[in-house]
Amino acid sequence: MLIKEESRMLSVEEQLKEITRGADEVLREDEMLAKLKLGRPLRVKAGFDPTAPDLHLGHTVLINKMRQFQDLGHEVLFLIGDFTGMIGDPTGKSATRPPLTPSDVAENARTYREQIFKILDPERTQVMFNSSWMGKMSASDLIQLAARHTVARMLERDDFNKRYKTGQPIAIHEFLYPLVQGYDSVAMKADVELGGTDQKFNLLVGRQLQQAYGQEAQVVITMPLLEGLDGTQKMSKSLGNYIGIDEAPGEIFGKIMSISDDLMWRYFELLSFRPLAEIEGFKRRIGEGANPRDIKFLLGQELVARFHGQSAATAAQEEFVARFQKGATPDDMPEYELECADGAMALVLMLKETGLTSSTSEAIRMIQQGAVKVDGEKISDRDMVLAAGSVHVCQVGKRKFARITLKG
RNA sequence: GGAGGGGUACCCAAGCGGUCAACGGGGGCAGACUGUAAAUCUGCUGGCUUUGCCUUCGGAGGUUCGAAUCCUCCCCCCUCCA
Repeated sequence: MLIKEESRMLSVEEQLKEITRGADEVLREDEMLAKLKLGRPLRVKAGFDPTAPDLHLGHTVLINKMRQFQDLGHEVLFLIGDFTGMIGDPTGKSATRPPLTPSDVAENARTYREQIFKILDPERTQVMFNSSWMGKMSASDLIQLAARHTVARMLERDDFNKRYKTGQPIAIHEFLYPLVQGYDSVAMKADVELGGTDQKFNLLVGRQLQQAYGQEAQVVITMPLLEGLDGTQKMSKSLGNYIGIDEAPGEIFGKIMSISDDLMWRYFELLSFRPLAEIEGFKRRIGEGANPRDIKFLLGQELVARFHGQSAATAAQEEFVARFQKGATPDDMPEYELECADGAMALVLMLKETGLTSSTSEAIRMIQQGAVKVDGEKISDRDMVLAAGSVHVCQVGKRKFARITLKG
């Protein structure tokens, strides 16, 4: 997905090749080619949930593809699904979301802009909200929309199908989600829609509805879902297995280092802008005995640099090496001042008060496990008391530090 | 409207009058080791003024020396029939 200046000079066949690269499916390729041949900027739609303004690397798989379209001269329509957000994409789990207020949505949209423009070109991006047309729709409009689709087609969707067959409930409103998402494509006159592979059904509904409303069907491009840090489940905020693009350089770098050596290749494939041939070269080098850690360093560097710049990336790696290979304490750590009741304070209380542990019980467990250090000394005495008027560096585990001033 | 099944700690899931702060698995955390916050192994995984005490098993009452376990009412979820 290397972005080159001369991209705009590519032939349509070459453009198609770029577009196809990394994608799970392009439905249909011949239509994509035909649209490219029109020679006008295409309207490329991608929808996002309004509730999660913290974009993570999983989202960037898609955003990178959007950026690629921009580099090919097309226009990106960044859709914030503030209306569909009220429905919630059917997941089989009945998790009803709390409705968002208009000011919540506005705030989330602002955060989106801040984050996506680290990758996207603002000049070629339109941010849209589907409430702006769905909110005006009357009940009879909605019924007309629903009349464009059939239950049988709806049940083609895998999770509906499974639930229907196994007698699991399907709420009526769950059928509305694909319809509304599909109608968005009609309202936006989308030429292309991008989404994760999990969105395939919804994206295809868009094609059907566009045709029903007399438009040419959009081309659907699905991108693979990125696995989260655990390597099995997809990266998601709610699972906590994600790397946010707004996270601090050290966090991003560290999280990359924490993925398994196997998962690293998946991340290279979907997140790196390096040519595939170069990545194959890395694999060969490891086969010849190179340390996977060093290859992982390269991945961490590239991603930190993308969101924070190269100097931050270099610093993050230096910090990582110092901390975990050489056991150094970090330069900056949270600082706390605690008031002692009678001239001294129990260590377990200090750990709890500063959030280093979530409770005194946990603090005791950590001490028993040898995870607690004060001023670099491992502590084994759970009843340890520190005198007022002193400053201590406390550490729990390898990653949590605090500088604590005891006032008396 | 009728019949039945179920709600247990972050998640799944045992327990069905005391030996239950509650088996087991997942996840998480920690330690060891190491080539990395990979892998592997081990331990921990309610709270507190921590060798003891307090609060938990959908909610509220009750029976009992004693309940997550029995009874009553209520709330919620699911299945089938209408």
